[in-house]
Amino acid sequence: MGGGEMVCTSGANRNIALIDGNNFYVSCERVFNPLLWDRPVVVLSNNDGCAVARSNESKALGIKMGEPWFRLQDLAQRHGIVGLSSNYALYADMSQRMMRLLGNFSPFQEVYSIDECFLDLGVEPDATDVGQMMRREIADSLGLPVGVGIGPTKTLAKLANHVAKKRPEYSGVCNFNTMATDDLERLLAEIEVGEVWGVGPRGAEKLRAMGITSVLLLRRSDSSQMRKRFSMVMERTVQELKGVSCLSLEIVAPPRQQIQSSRSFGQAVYAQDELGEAVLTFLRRGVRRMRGQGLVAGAIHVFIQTNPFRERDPQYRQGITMPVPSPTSDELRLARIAVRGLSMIYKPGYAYHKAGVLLMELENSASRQGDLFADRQADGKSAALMDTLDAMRKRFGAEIIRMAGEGVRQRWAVRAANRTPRYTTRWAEIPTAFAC
DNA sequence: TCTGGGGTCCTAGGACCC
DNA sequence: TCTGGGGTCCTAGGACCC
Repeated sequence: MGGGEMVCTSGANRNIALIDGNNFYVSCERVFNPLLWDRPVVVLSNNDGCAVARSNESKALGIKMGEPWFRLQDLAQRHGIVGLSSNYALYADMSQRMMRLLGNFSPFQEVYSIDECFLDLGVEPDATDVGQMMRREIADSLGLPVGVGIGPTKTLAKLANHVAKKRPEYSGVCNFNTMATDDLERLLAEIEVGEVWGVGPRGAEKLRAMGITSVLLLRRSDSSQMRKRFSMVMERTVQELKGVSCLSLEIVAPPRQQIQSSRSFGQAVYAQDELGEAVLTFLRRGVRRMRGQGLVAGAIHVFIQTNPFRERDPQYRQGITMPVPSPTSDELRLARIAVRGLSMIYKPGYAYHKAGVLLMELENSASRQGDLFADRQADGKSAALMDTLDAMRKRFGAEIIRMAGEGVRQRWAVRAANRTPRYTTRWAEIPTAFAC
């Protein structure tokens, strides 16, 4: 794609829908706990660090996305805000159920994130009604509230979804395709330019400085000019706002390019041995995901860093990318390389706060070209060992067999003070009323 | 005391080559 | 005085997303 020229098509009459869970993590928690229904709730990030999902009541109290939980303590006391540790096993399972139900409305579905998907509804004249049916289906089957936005392009569908959530008069479904141009433009004039998908804080600031404050003004701007002043991405966004489709639905997920596994620590870590425990644990989790997708890694990146928020402490962050001679998904081989990488970047005397492993240069293990110099017998043994490990972990849980270097006490392990039960994925944690 | 994790794509600029 | 130019490849960092 030498010149980076865009391939766009007129989206006229196409009904692209974006369906998205309202306050998804909070809503998942509320399904299983009625005591949360009329209280302000936030779901916290790993380590109970900051708010990553907020109920409407919490938003009304002025809690911002990403706000640190420790700074919300006073507010929480005064208003009885419930702060829940995140429970990804639950959210992932609820997400799968939701996506399966929505997939029944169209064979053309792109699962875009844990709580949203695009559906191509074709030229369906009653797309708004279909949107309402989706809402009823998800509410009846799962107890989750969703919003639906419909438009001729993905960017407009996203925007319509935003309107559906913000303006109660749309009853949860906003369809730009059935609106008169005048009405649509009046609406777009009222929406801040920063709400557009693909326009981040930086872009919004620059646009405002140019006098482009509303979505309508961005839509009316000259897309090739915007390419010169900004980038290809902005040009595409403007085209999409005009109703010219530049982003197609990705029905099948493209293969992963990299897999990252990292965490901040529950408490600071100083020793190389202890950092090694963490690195090996993250590596094992990453490898497990990689093997689940039938991929092998051609390189590993290991990184460690101190806490950037503690500005008065000495800071250090370093990473290193290690090649993997003859790509593999063998946990033990990769572990040796990761530990060697760590030893090359570790410096004593720092209070480390986070570490991580990236599995890179991923390729399909089946289609991979054979390596002339690989030791086939050793490969066979390691493959057999890894298959056994996979089988045991599947049966007894991912953490049942760990590498010796991972340590036992794991002082660095995350905090999760207030995690709810994994209601839908662990027999022992299923609510008794359901286990009949 | 306490501030997330996991992705993608694009661009600029350096290295290198002829 | 005056010091090529154009192409490719790679990488780091920025920006954005949820």
